[in-house]
Amino acid sequence: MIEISKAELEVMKIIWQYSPCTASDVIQHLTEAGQEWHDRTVKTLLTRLVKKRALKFEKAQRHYLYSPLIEREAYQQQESESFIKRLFGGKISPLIVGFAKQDKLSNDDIKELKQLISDWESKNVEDKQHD
Amino acid sequence: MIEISKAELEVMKIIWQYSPCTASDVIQHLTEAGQEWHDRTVKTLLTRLVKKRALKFEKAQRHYLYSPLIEREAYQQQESESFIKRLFGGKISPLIVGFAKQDKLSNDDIKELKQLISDWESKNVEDKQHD
DNA sequence: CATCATGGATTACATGCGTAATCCTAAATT
DNA sequence: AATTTAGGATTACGCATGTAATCCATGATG
Repeated sequence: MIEISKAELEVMKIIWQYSPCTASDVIQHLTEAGQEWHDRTVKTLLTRLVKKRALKFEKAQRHYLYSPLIEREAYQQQESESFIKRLFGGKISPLIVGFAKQDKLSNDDIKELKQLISDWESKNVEDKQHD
Repeated sequence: MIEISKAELEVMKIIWQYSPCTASDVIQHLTEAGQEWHDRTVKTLLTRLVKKRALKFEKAQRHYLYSPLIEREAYQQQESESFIKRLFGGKISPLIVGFAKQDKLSNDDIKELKQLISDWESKNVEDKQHD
């Protein structure tokens, strides 16, 4: 499993959003996003991500065009699972309960949760009929 | 914000569950939990956690009795928020949707989610009456 | 009382990470 | 063609982390 550090993740996010892009594209987008790193720093992160096989690149003239080798959803899923396993023994509901307690749930979150539950339930009914 | 590493977290979990406890208690509980670290390793982690002010200790005869200075719920909450911010821009629903897509939601999870939503909604109605 | 053993304190060491600086090569410019 | 320069490659460096080993003091034991 590929481990992406916090700084590296900021780079991955840019690439997920704008790939394929050159190093200077990444630097520019990071700057716009308020992440003020030195050019060399970003280059280092790109190099490390390539070495880790999180990114690939192809040459376009003098430049490299970087693209993700790991997809955003796959990474999010992998990290979510390991996070929830580590902190909550694998159960997701304590996390959500924690959010609710701190009033961190928005109206939209609730709407999406309700939708999710009804989707899950209809799927689950089908499954039950199959056993 | 106190940063607790992965290895250190395993120690914190034991202490949250069994505190106050001595170094050898921790070692024993870790062993029972299948975490086979050398005694010295566990001791190092305890020392680092004390230095980070995640744990405190008091002397009891020759031994130290360790207890948490950070509570489990507070830590879980802090980490959840920063995780969700980092990976999902602060929105929790994409995380749950991801779980649903991978069929990682159990019947119990759904039951708890429904309960949570109805709690949230009744609270939210009250709040609305107040604006 | 002298020695052993137990447990905390200090030191170790390789690797990863954040944050760059320097080196080098090839393209662009004069 | 020689020189500047932009961008990738290599090197740097201090702190965190995983994973211990060694040192030292004090209580237990013969």
